[in-house]
Amino acid sequence: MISNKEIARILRNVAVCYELTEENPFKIIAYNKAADEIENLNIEAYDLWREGKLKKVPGVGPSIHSHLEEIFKKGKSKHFEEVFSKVPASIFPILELQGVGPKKAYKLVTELHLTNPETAVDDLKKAADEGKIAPLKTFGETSQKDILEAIGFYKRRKGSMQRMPLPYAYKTAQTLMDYLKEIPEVEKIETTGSLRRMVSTIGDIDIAVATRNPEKVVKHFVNYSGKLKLIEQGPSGASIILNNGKQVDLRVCLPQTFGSMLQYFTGSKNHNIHLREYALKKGLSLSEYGIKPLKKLQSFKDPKLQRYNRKLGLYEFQEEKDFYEALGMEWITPELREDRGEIIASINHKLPRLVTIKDIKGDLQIHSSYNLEPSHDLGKNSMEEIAQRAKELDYEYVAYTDHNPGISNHSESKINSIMKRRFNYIEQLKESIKSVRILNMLEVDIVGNGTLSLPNQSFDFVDAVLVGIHSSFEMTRDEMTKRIIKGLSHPKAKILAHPTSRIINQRDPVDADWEKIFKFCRQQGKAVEINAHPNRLDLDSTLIIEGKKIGVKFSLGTDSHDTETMGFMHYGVTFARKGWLTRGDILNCMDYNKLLEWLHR
DNA sequence: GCCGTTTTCGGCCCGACTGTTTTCAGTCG
Repeated sequence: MISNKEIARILRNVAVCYELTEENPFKIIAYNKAADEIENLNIEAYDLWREGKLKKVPGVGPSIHSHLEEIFKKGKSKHFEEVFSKVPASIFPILELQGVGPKKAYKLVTELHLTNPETAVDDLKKAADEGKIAPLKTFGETSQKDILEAIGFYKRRKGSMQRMPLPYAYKTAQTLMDYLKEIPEVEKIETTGSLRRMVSTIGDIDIAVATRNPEKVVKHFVNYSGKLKLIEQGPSGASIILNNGKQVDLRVCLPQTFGSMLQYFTGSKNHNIHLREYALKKGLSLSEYGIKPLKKLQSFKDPKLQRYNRKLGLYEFQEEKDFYEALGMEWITPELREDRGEIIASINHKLPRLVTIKDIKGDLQIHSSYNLEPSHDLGKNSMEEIAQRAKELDYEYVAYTDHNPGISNHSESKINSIMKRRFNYIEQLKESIKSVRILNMLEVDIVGNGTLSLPNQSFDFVDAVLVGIHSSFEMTRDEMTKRIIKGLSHPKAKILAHPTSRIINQRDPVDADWEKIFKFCRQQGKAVEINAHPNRLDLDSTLIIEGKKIGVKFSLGTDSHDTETMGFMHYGVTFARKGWLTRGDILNCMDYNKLLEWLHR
């Protein structure tokens, strides 16, 4: 089956060919838009097509649909093959290079005779090393040097360069922002881009600054001691590469336009495109500088919302909230700005009241140091210390969810006795700890064939269990789906822990039919976890949205192995918010009695 | 090539920076 990413790549390549063959420019935009839409789908385009729903994807009209249909049926499209045949195949690898687009790639490939797509990048490097790029028309010494650098960057990226996990990006940004704030000219400062939207992994760090002295702020920024390399610098911003290889983009503006600047650079790209399309219908043109009426002066409902800049002919916004309100919309929290229906919801004033960290009444995945000779790692802190920390976090309750005792090195009766001992210990603890309510739970492996690695009798010694996959990640979708559903079928299995079992930058999510699993969970009263650990962040927001549509309950857990990481709950909340969840969708927003009732159902 | 609660035809998001140029094309976000 062809992946969405692969389809998007093909559509973008078609757009590149059209650009080189000077097709209608809007046709090129159309192909790129269709590629964006398909790449951002949270369901396989192939599956949509089989269900006859592919036509409903925005940007996929009759023409693109028919070509894709041909690809799904025959593996290729005659029309696309023809289009590709008009352009040398070597341009596509070259296009991967920073700063090289279709026009430059075409020129390089034809003039330097780079005929082999497999070796095109290496051949290009050789040509650059020999000084053959600089003499080409519209190129020069600088371009040649830039291309060599881009090739170096491309090779490193192919190797180990990865997107940053959210907390790493957050910390890097904080350090840099502290540095920027050293000069008094920085009046306001915020992260923008994917970091402000709290996407699970971050490519570049984006920062916006409000200042009356842009020049000084930009200068201060490019003098940062952690800078490896300057990419570009201008009056309204600059970009640098840090010593750790990560790119940072800075944008500066006057305080009176900070609101529109923040809005613009927070994105996402698709959010902004659709916001602009909506504004345009109202005769308004949006930019990072404000809102410009296209024809005669439009008067906004509340004149206090903005100031009019006569010289530029636009309304300026100090606050982002006012920018959205001037368009007749509610302010949209950055987590939702992924173009998943938030614009319409905002126009209709129907944005959900999203869950916040204050709504969380307990943590539903924590590993203690209580030694039940588990199959996986123990936690570092005792049950008492965990309870103490839960109290500090102002929780009403906390769940101990240690891994089940190992089944390979223990007999069933031995496991039962370990579990009984643990049960008694926790019962005692409940007597001595009154500040926090305690849930006696366990995280149990779903082994390859779908059975749980805990003897049936041992289930008597817990309130409920989380079940999860910790081995045999490579299975077909059907097998994996059956395995997960079978694992969840035990009456005491109430929560599916870290559902896709992905580990960011290390392990891909498992392949399963989530629609089927979510439907099972809704019918059988099971919850799916949003694992707040920053290396997992699992489920991802796209799947949370799917689950919510089906009506599944969610459970937030930090998967902590020490009391320190219990503080990561806010990442879980962030993901719940990105998934449009409200209090009512989440188990740990219930009070203790309600939750216990739910678990014992 | 796509799209529509002002349109089934006539529009399509907006601006910054760089290098190679003498006013702009290409690329990026």
